[in-house]
Amino acid sequence: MDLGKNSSRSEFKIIKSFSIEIVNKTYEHLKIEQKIYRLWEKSGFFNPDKLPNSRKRKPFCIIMPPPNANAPLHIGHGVFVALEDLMIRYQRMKGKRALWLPGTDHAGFETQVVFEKEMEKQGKSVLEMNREEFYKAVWDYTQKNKKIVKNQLKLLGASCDWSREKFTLDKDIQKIVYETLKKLWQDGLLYRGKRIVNYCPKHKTAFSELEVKYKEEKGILYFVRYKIKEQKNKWITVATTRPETIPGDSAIAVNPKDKRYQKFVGKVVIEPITKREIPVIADKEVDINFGTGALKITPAHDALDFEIGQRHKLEIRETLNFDGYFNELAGPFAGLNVFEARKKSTQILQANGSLEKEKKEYIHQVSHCYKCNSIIEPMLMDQWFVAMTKPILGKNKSLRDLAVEAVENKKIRIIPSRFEKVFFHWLDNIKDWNISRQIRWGIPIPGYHCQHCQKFFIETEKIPKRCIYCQSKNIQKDTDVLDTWFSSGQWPFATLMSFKGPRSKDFKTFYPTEVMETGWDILFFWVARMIIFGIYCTGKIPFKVVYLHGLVRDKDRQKMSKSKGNVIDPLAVVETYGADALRMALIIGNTAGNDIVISEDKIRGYRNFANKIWNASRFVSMNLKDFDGQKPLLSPKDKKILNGLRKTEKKVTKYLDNYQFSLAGESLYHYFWHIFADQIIEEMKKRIKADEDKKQAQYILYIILGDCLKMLHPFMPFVTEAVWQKLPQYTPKKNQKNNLLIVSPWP
RNA sequence: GGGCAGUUAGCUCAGUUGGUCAGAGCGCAUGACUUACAUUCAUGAGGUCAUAGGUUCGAGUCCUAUACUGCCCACCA
Repeated sequence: MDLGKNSSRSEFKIIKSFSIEIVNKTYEHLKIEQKIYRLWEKSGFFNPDKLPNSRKRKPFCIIMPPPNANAPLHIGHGVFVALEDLMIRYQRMKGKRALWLPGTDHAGFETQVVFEKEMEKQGKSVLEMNREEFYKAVWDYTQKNKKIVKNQLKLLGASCDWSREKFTLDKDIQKIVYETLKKLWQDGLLYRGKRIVNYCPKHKTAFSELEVKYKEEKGILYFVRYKIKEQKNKWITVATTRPETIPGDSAIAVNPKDKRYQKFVGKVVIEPITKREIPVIADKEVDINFGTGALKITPAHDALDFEIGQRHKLEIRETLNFDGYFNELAGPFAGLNVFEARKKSTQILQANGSLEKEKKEYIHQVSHCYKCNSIIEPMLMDQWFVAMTKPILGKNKSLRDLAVEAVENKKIRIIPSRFEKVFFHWLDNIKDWNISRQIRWGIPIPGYHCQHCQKFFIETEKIPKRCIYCQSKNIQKDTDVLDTWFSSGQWPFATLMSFKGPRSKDFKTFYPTEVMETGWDILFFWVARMIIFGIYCTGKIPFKVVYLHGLVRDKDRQKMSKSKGNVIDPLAVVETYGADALRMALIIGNTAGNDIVISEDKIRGYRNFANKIWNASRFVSMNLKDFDGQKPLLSPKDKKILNGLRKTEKKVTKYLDNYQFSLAGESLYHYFWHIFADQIIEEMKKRIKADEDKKQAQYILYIILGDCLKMLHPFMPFVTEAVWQKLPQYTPKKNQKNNLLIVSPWP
């Protein structure tokens, strides 16, 4: 089938019905943008298969970072649209088979939180819904938002291939995610284990390390005496910020080299709240110089303590329940929450003479839930973990090593390069990844627990009837879901692999993709995981370049947030100033890795620029009516003028190839406005009026405007295409296909 | 505790291999309804490129130190 021919027929019709007149003195984006978008959509050129000579083109692919399908887009999304669409349009014009693959993310935990808030607002209770009802309700909610997001992306001018749109919960995507889970399981990299995890008592789920934010807080350091058994007036003093966990203590640990305490090692002390007898042990992890040098060990409620506890086979006392209240094991604290128990503990300790002193104004780091700011409780839980540093079965490399190698060997380049250091540092200290979430929205973990032999196993293809170890029928399905990043981490290959039919070649054609353009704030959450999974699952890197953009700030450099009331709604901007103005404002002054400052003034400035393009084009259009399109003999002076254009073209192209988008945009802006409009047009105006070398003047205007429209198109696609369509000199004869600026060749 | 970034005109920021790099937008001042554009045009004011040293024929641009600002990472109880 000749796709090009088909599309050219439909174009012709559209152009005839394209009714915007270039006689208007002002560029009216509202009347034009949506029509232009429809024109592009009907051309089919967003789909790389339908580009002219598609087969001969070299592939160029960007996978869109899927926006969360739980809310409309915010200004940060505008940044990625502006940058990615710029790259895609540029490469398309350079003759590449450009694919920008769109999609949305179910965003597990994030969406569940947003949805619950929304329900609360409507006075509905999510607790009344059972698991299925809840899932269905959130599903509908995301479907609704997906539509909104899609429409917004179109309003921003995103030239992505909607026929390849994906959602992280699509059946075919989930299937691939499960295959990865199975592979990890078979390679011995997925395990279920009881570990200390970061637990948010409010959201009632565990998190990975990344969802925890440490904040400096003032607290009290309590110095508590543990009496040595059967020795009068002898004790070890321990410094702790959490006296409420004393009933969970299993030992007191000291450093084996600590001369002060060597004599006590092996002795027994009395824990001062419930008066249990616990041993004094020696462990090298204890810091001699901190506090008193003696550490109380609470294996169930502290990560280091758990480790030490494991080493010394200490009793694990889980005194705190998952609802945030203490249980009977906590003795007098049973039924209290953490703060009540802390208060009570100081009273008891004071009363029985165990509280030596308090250091108030003690500043320490406290972990908080990144979402609700609740204090994270380290809790013991059975969770699924991905082993990041364990060698992959049959190889001498770990998942971590795969990512380190790819960046070290320059197979993947991170822009700006300083983030490579950050990347390595994170990987050097990486921990096993907890991928279980105790929430209802997300991809269920196909994990099973045998009630008979107490073992866990993964079964992705079918629902198992028996335990794979002991054949017992008494097995229970896991109720946890996967961390969202587990699925989005597979996005580049999962999307491309998921297609059937003629598109089953997509993976082969477009993978590895070219660029991953996203915010630096999700370098660990997402980019690192995509690199790891990409290489682990396919043997190839997922993308060659990582371009990290900054966060959008307001003109006072404040982060935008709804609570501060300084958010800019990108679609409101599009409505007022046009998508082109917003996009240009987001590109100019925006350099990799640095935050972006945007203000209404700036956007207005580029709206004016769009108008400038419109009017300069009007002028050229008016003065080219009798232009025959032939190249006349040019004077040296005229050649010099065109030479200036060539120089600008070279410069802009170089900047774009080097990912210096801001400089490219600025150069174009300056050339178009202050060289072309202010100087060249003014001079040619005089010549045309005086009929002095008029043909040459017309030719110069024709060439420069044409090339400028092309170069400006990836930055400001709507106004440039609108003008292009209105100038018959640029839109070739009916029998030629490529009369859209979107596919005209880059100068 | 470790690490990173920033400090350039009133404001917000560009300036990647050291030599038209002292810039842009907005703002400001003055003038202009010049038939492409008042969402415009012309002209102009302004910065010892944080500070102190150093390398160099030559440094916002490289090195060292200092100061302030912001950010990231970390199991110091």
